[in-house]
Amino acid sequence: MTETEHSGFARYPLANVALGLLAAGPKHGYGLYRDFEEYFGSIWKAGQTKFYVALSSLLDEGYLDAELEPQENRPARKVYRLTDKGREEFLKWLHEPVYSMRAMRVEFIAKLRFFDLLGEPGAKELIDQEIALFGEMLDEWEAEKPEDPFYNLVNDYRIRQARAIVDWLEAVKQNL
Amino acid sequence: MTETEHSGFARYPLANVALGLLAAGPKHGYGLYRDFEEYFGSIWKAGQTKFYVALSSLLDEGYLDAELEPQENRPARKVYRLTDKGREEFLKWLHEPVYSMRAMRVEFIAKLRFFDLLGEPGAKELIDQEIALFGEMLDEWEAEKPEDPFYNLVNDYRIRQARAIVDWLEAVKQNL
DNA sequence: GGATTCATGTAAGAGGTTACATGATTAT
DNA sequence: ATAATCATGTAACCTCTTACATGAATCC
Repeated sequence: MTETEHSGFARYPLANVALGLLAAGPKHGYGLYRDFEEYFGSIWKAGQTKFYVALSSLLDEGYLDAELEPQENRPARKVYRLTDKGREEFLKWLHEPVYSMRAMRVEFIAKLRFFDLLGEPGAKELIDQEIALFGEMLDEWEAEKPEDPFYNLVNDYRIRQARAIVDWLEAVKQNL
Repeated sequence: MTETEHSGFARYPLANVALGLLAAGPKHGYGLYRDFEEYFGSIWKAGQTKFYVALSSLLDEGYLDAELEPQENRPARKVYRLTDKGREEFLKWLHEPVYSMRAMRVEFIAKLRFFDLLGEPGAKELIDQEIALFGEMLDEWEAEKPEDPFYNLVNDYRIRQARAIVDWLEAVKQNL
């Protein structure tokens, strides 16, 4: 999924979500978009067209295959199905921690949603990994004592954000 | 500065920084880029080319004007100067609060940097506005009691982030 | 009769990024 | 010698977004 470094979301926002929705079973584009709005609409807006574009590029790249399902009185549905490659990619993404605070807000929360939606095991493990990761970052940042007061400001900001994230992760774990 | 809604940074990342650096006095592109690296390098990376592109589009849009300053043994320097329009735009941006948590991390911190760098008054007022804004958001979010446990997770996440921001803002105010 | 739902895309555009182009001077 | 600094851009590229295209069925 052309990962520049970590996180495919930055570049292909909807790709992994589309894969995940298809992990529950084959479905056509319109239905997937409905699912997307239902399950992710509260944290994520995307136009219908965007969704179709994402699906068709996933098809081109071999993450999906598709079959036309004719209907009476309506345009044929194009039913997508995960290929092995697609399922593998999705599971890899799902179980992989995110490495930035920015990615927490949407990407990590989306992962949690999928664990719940699909009944996939491993949520607790992922949370623990995430806590460990942010814990390490915190240790590093807290060890820095910058002389530059401006940099100190910046450092203090991210320390507080990271602490809030770790606290939240602990709470999520309790609530699992 | 073509603001879609709030925040020019999302669209034209470097434009306001370039304007701000010129608020201290006219300077040529290369010198501005050095300043940028010195004052913002710790929170913000951008290639040199990008900076030149930003400057030349600011020139086209009338926020700057420029004058060639010939040199011996070196290419002529193109010295940029803020126009009235440019200075106005910069000050408007500087004193305007940011409306999202995402914009805090870089854009708001950049504003603080400029208050300090330029000795411009109003930093405390801006911080107070920001505290008020995030306080309102907090009140709203805390009043929500979502039935959907997933949405509750999301809500809890942003509440914690917003609290961390307000705490940080209070600390910054003390340290002013 | 009008709005919403169902159902699919294409193709152009907007915006941002970066590889490339150029070349003298000075510091190591 | 060679690396870094000084000094400036253009033009192609890449990615993403969205305006547009199409049209029947059903709900109010």
